[in-house]
Amino acid sequence: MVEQRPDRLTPSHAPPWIRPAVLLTVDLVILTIRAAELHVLLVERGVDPFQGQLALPGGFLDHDGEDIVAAAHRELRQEAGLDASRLHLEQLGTYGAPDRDPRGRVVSVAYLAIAPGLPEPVAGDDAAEAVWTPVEHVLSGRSVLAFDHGLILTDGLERARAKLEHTALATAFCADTFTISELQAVYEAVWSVRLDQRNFYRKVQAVPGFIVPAPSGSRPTAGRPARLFRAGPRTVLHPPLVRPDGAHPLIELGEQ
Amino acid sequence: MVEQRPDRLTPSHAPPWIRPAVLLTVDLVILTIRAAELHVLLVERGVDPFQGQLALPGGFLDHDGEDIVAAAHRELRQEAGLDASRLHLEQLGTYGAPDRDPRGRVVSVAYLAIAPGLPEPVAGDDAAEAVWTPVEHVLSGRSVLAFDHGLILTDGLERARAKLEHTALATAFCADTFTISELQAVYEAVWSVRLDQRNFYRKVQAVPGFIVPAPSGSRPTAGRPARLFRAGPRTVLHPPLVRPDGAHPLIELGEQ
DNA sequence: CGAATAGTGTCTATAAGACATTATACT
DNA sequence: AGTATAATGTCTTATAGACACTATTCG
Repeated sequence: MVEQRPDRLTPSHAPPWIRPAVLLTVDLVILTIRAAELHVLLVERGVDPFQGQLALPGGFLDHDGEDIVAAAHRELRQEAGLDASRLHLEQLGTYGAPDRDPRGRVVSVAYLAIAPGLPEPVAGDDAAEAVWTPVEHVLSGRSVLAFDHGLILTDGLERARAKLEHTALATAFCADTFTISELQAVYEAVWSVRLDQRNFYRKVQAVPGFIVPAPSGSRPTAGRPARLFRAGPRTVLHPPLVRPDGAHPLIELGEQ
Repeated sequence: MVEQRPDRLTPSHAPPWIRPAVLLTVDLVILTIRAAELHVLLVERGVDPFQGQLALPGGFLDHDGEDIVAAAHRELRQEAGLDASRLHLEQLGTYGAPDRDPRGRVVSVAYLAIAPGLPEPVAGDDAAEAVWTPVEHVLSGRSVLAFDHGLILTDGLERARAKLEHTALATAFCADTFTISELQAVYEAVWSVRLDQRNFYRKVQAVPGFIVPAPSGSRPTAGRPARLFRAGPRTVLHPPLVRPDGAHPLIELGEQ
């Protein structure tokens, strides 16, 4: 347990009768499917700690009374050019190892966001530097993330993988209406497996309230047009869509 | 989004080039089984905000460099008289609504701890005021908790309920060695259901590495002595022990 | 008509749930 | 002997996984 003596950022200058305080940041694991592959939105850091390296989008709380989820919304808009009200957003966890930020004591609350595949990457926005990166690039070590963001991404990934089984999270990867094939592609990308089309159709439609037929017709495609669905009222899946062996973690995450 | 102007606790006195900082607390949801019923450890608050009301054990970070998990360990010892190294402890989530603490901006990182049923309640320790309370008392509204601790407890409960399905968490409620009946009692208490004894035996023993026979013999009991087991090497359960209908949440928790 | 994608049915194997009796130790 | 708890087997039903062909639209 190292007693930090940071030089600039921490408010250790506060009077002694004030309890030790920390700086709070919000970091975002934003996942989407692009070209049938799971991608995460990363930014290239422009300033000093880890300058030039890839990192999760995020930043400090704006003012003393800013709600943490509100800060996540704000960063989503500012750094990713995404509208938080149309995304799935959930808290992932808090990362507060004393030495995780070389500037001093910075505690980060991480959020997991799921975005539908967007027509074009975020560009022209404030989020000039944001780039969709295949998750596989990070997992394989081809891209190394700043701070403990590699760990945060791993945790976010496993969270998403697990929630696909028991919740309707997969629909958050899809546009407002979607086909069953598109939904299957989500499961296949996130779990990195191939699923049997017939069994998938059967199981998905056996879960009451998971997806409901969309009144409108079809969409332009080469081949037989698919029926469209939208997310149903149920967020908890009964029965669950269980991952095949091989898409499971070997140890339980989230300890300590 | 209310701009807070707290009087004493927040470090808004810090110079302007310092970013807004928050005070961090750690709160603990400590669960155990007592008399076949799920209990949570609560403390009666001795100081001003919510004085005299029940609350989760917890407290502020000790010094500027204290690790958050270390603070959870410390509070576990100080407020509950429990040895953190022998417990299951995992992060539950972070609660940071700007108005959750009337003293000002206080963000709390909540932890979920699972303790084996202890021979006697914690007493004589530093934790004079700690009292095991049936979770049902809180859920039914007979006990109302300070701050947003009711919400935190609800989240902790659902976390525990869910993890019983897919992980070996139930063994954390048991002593080092335990019988299958004791393990079943854990599931029944946490899920608030009755399970069939024969099916439970079959399913528990069908999960490789979940529980392994303890070499030692039996224990004093009225009736046929039971075989003893201890937790096996697997923390992830394949196949899972699924909750019966009725022990499931209707909506998914953990949103935002 | 060919290419491309959507949609469907059956069989088999495994798991889940309902159910009652025997076994062992203690008093 | 009686009491209290532990341990076990079978049948039925439901779910999971493997497997290949027909349907519809577009160019």
